[in-house]
Amino acid sequence: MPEPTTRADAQRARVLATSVEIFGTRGYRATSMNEIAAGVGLSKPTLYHYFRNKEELLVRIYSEVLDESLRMARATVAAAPTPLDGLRDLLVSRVVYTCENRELLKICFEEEDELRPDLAEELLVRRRAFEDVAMDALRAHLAAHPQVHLAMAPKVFVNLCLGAVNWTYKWYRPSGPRTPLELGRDMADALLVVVTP
Amino acid sequence: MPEPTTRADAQRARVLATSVEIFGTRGYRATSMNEIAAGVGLSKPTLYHYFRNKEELLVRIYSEVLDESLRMARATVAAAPTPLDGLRDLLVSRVVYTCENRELLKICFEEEDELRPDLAEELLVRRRAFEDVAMDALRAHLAAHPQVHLAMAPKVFVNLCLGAVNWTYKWYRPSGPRTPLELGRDMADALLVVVTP
DNA sequence: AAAGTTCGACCGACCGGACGGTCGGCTTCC
DNA sequence: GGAAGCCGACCGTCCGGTCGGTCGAACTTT
Repeated sequence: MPEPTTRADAQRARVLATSVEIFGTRGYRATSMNEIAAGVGLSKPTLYHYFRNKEELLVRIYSEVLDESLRMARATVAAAPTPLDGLRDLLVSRVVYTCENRELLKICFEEEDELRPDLAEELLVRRRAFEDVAMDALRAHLAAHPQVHLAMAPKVFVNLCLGAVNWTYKWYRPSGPRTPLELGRDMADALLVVVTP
Repeated sequence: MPEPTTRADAQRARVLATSVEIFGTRGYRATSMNEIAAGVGLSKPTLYHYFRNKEELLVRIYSEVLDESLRMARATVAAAPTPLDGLRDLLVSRVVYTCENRELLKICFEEEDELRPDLAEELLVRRRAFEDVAMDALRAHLAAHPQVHLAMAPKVFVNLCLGAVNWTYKWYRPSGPRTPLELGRDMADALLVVVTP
């Protein structure tokens, strides 16, 4: 971290971490600013000293996840030897990330339309950018291997894969016998059989 | 319908239909009883004439979906010639049902923990019963075809398939070129390649 | 080095409004 | 005439957000 993290930034991070925890369990709408304040050990007015309003908490949470996801996706695909490997690694890394940040992903998936339309649209653009990374990898793979016949539109296949992978936030429990990495590898392999030459 | 549908039942159905619509777009917590009443063309006290409280609306919605899902799943698997066909048909029918009832499924998937724990648990039991239908079909198929090697636990594979299928509520748009049935067949085929002898 | 100045961090008390839910009474239909 | 259907007005509560002010640490000023 070259940035000299100020005390204010540290407090903001603490507030966001607490928000994720409570939003993730009780839901955005059902969580009061007082609850969050109490969770961080501050008063409600102090929360408003660090954040403009409740919505800004949600936007910051979304933003962080989208930035991290896009960064991770691009790096993963770029580092892979082939598009198919890139797609596979992308799915694996999504499973791992999802398993390790279940509350966070739950918020992103389930509180989507709690934001004002203009803010939501700006975030949607970035989500599309993430999906495009997967789309591009798939298209590159299909172009390089014309003998692979995909019955459905590439977009549908990407939605299918991302759906299977995203859904892990609903059922994964850390107490299970398999690590997120093993789980991710198994799932990605099964999903990509249909496009493996 | 052998039941002689009373006027009260019809009104209750109208209220529920409106609730699904508004809960599905604004969310359960963000929707007020006044909004629902206005949507049906009634006053708030009249709503309370038909339903005990807001939570009961949600419970009824859940209950209906779970009953219908379980019924449909059992009938589909029972009618199929083999366990693999049963599993495939089950996935197809889920895609179709999901595409045609997006708001409904959105409520069931995203408002899960708005209910009091005792009510939630009773519904969870029925959801497990639904998942068991898929699990049983998969296990029967694997038992009948020992040469099929599934790398992951059957439970994980079922979660993967149901995740991919359930996720359609997030991205399916009726304006697309493919019908839900075509979509479902393509997706089920792709998912089940890995267990096809 | 003491006295004043500034500023970020912090909070008790409060406000306007909305929400879930109720009450008492009116109407309509069998 | 009585039950079912219906509603205007109301209540208690809670929530997002604000106000006015305290405290203490750093920084000036003399």
